[in-house]
Amino acid sequence: MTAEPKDRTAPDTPRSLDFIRAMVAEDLRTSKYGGRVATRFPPEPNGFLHIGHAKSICLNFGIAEENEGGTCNLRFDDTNPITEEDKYARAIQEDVRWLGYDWEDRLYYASDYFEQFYQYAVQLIEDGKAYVDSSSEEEIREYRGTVTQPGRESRYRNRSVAENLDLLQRMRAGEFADGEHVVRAKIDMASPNMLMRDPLLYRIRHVHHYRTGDQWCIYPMYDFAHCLEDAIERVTHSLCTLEFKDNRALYDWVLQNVGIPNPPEQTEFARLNIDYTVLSKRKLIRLVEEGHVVGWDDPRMPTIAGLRRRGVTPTAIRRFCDMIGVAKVDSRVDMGKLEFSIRDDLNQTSPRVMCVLRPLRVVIENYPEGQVEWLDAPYYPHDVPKEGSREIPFSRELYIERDDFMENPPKEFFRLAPGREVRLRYGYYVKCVDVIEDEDTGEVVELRCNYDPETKGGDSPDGRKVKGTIHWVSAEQSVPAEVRLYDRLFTVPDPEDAPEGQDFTTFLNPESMVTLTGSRIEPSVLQDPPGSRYQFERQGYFCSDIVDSSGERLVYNRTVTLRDTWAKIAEREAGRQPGGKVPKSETTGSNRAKGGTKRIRVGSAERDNRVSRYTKELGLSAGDANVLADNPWVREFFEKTLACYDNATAVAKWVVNDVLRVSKSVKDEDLALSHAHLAALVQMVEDGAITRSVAKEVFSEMAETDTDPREIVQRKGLDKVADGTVLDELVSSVIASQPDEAQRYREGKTALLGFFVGQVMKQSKGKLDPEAVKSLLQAKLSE
RNA sequence: UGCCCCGUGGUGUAACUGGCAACACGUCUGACUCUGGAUCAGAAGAGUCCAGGUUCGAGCCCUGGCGGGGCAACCA
Repeated sequence: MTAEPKDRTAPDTPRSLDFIRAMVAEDLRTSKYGGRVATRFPPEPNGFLHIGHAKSICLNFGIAEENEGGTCNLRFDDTNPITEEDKYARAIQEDVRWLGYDWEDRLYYASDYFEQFYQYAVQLIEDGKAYVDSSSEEEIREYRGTVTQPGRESRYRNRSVAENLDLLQRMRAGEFADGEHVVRAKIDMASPNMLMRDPLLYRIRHVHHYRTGDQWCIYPMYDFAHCLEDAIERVTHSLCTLEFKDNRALYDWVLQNVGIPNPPEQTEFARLNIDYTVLSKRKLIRLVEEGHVVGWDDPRMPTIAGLRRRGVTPTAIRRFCDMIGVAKVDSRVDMGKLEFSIRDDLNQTSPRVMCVLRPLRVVIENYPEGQVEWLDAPYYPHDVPKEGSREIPFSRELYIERDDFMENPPKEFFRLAPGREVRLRYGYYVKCVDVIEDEDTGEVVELRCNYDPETKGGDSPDGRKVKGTIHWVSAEQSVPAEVRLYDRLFTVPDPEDAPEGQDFTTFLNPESMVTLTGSRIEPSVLQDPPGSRYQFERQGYFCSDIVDSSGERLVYNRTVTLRDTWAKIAEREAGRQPGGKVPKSETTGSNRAKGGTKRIRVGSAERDNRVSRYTKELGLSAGDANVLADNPWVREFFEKTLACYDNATAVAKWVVNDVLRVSKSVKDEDLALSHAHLAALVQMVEDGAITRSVAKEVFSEMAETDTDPREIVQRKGLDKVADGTVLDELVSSVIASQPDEAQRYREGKTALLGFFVGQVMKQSKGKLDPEAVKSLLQAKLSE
C-alpha cells in the first residue's frame, strides 16, 4: 500500500452538494416521486438568454444528467403574446444547445396547454374557487390593498357559478374587449401574502400569439399557468429564482385545488449577479434598444450569444456555473471568476499565434535585405499536451508591440530599450541600437536593431541570458487586421445602484470597446474559418468575429486578457507616487450591527406582571421569563408541565429551548408531546438518572411519538453510567485510536478537546457524564 | 409599517445527527520558464452580523436586536 496521494481536487472526492441537489438526493432516497427526477428550464421567449439563465440551465439540466433516468425539459413559458416572438424561441434553443445540453424530444410550449388550462379554470369556477371579475384595472388595484393594509372583496366576487361559467365562455369567444373582465381565484383578500389576494388567473388580450395565432383571446397568468405546466409534464422539482418565493403559496394552492396528486415542488435559489454588468432582461433590452451596444450578440453583452461571439466556450460557462454554486443568498460574483474559467479552458485548447496590436516598426540593420526565413513555431507551449506547428516568416523589417519598447524603462521592465537585448519569440536575439523619432512630435516611429545570427531558435551558444521575450510579425508577410478590445461594460461594480434621477446607463464604460484598425497578424491564420480561437502570444485570447470577419477583412475580438503581472507592477508603480494605496473601504462591515442595542418593549401591565412573577417568584432568568410572557402557547405548555414537576427553572429551560424548537415544525396543536412526559424527562435529568445528552435524544423521540421517557430509557438502556472503569477504558481507547490528533493536542491544539469529548460521548451513546469525560481526557492527554 | 427569505475570509460557496471553520477565485512570496502566460511549492487573510441564553461543547438550537432582499403588473 502506498500512501494516499495528496490530491485535494481528486474528482472522486465527494463534493458537498448544494442545498437543491441535497434535496433531490433526499427525495430519491425516500422515493418521494417514485424515484423520478424531472426538471425543466422554462424561459419566456421575449429576449435572449444571458449568463444568469446559464446558471439555471446548468442546474436543471445538470441535475437531470447527474441522476439515473433524470430528465430536463425545455419549455417555453409563452403565456404573454404581447412580448413573445418566435425569433427569441429559436435563439434560446440555439443557446441551450450550444451550452451542450439536450432536451431530446422534450421541447414543450405552455401554449400547447391552453385548452387544458381553460378546463382547469372551468373546474375551479364550478368548485366555487374562482370567479369572473368585471372591475376595472384601477378598481382591482385599489381593492387589493397594500402591503400593510388588507384588501377588500370585489362586488363581483359572489357571482353564481352559472354566471361565471357563462362569462368565461363568452370571454373565450371574444365577446369582450381587453380589460373588461378577468378571472380570479377566490382565496383571501386579507392575506398577508399579497399574491393570495384573489390573484388573476386569466386576462383578455386580443393579440396575435406567435404560435397559436388568433385562436385565443384570453391568456393565462404566470401563477396559474406555470404550476400547471409543471404538473402536466410531471415535473418533480420546479426550480426558480428567489423572487418567486411568495408565489410558492399560490403555486401550491392551484395544484391542490385542481386536485393534482403528488404535485411538483417549487424551490427557489438566488439569481446570478456579476459585478460590472447587468443581468436583467429588461435592462439588457434597453442596452440593445437605446443603442448602447450593437445587438443582443454584442460581445460586451452578458448574453449567451454575446459571450459566444466574444469567444467564450461552453465549457468555460459550465465550469463557471459549477464554481459559483447555488444558494439562497443574494450575492454578486466577481467577474474575475468568469475570466478565470475562460482562461483555464482556453489555455488548454487555443493555438498560439502572433499578432501585433499596436505596431512599431523595427529594422534589423545587419539582416540581409530581401531575405525571408520561415521559422518553425509550435502552436502550443511545452506544458499543453497538444501537437502542431506552423511556419512564420522572419525578415529584415518587423513590427513589434509599441508597449514592448520604452526609452527610459524602470528597473523591472525587461523588454526592449535602447541598448538592451531581447529575444524575438521563436526567432533571434535582437539589440536596440537606435531610436528614430518624429521630428515634430518626438514620437518613436522606428527602432534600429542588430540581431545575433547565432541565436536562431532563441538560444545563444554562449549561454547568455535574456530575460525578455517579445512577439513580432514580419512587416511584409504579416496581414492587416482589426482587433476589438473589450472591457467591462460598466465602470462600477453595481450599476443598478444608481442615485436618484439616474440609472444604470450613466455608468456605461465609454472604453468598453476599443477598436484597433492597424494591427498586424502572422499569415498562418489566413485559411482559418470565422469563429476560430487563438491565444495571441502575451496578449490574451482572441476569436475571429463570426459576423464581421472574412477572407478579405480579418476582425478579432478579445475574449479575455492573459493574466498580466507586469500591468500589476506598473499600476503599483504609478499608484505609489500620489497617495499610495487606496484606504481599505469604509464599507467593509458597514452592514454589520454595531454594538448592543437597547431593548425597548411596549409591554402591557399584564405582561409586566407575568414577567416579574416569573423572575421573582419562580426565579426564572429574564430571557426565559420574556419568552414565556410573549408566547401564550409556550406559556401554557410551561404552566402545565410545571404542574407535573415543580422545578421552574429546569422546566422553563426545556420548554423555552427545546419545546419551542420542535413546535416550529408542526402546528402547535399537532405537537404530540404531553406535559406529563416532558415533566418526567426533566425530573430524570435533575435527579441524575440520565445525562443531558441522553435526554436530548429521548426528547426528540418523545416529540414524535409521546412515549413515556422512562420506557424509552429502559428499552434503549440509556441510564447514566456511573462505573468509573468504563469511563477510564473508553477515554483511553479513544486516545489510543487517535494518535495523530492526540499528538496535535499535546503540541498545543487544545481546540481538539471538543473533538475527543465528542468521540467518547458518541461511543458511550451519551451515557457518560461529559464533565467527567472532559476532565479525565484533559488529564490523560497531558500525560 | 404587514408577510416572507437571507446574513460564514476581499469574492463565491462548504462544514454530516451540535464536536479540528474547509474549498475555489483573488492577494502575496519563492521556484521554473523562449508567453511578465501556464505549472509547481508556500503564505497571509474569517472565529461565522450583534447581544443574551441552552449545552461539557454552538457557524449550526432558543430569544431579542441590527442589516440586506422580495411582495401592492391584467409581466414572468
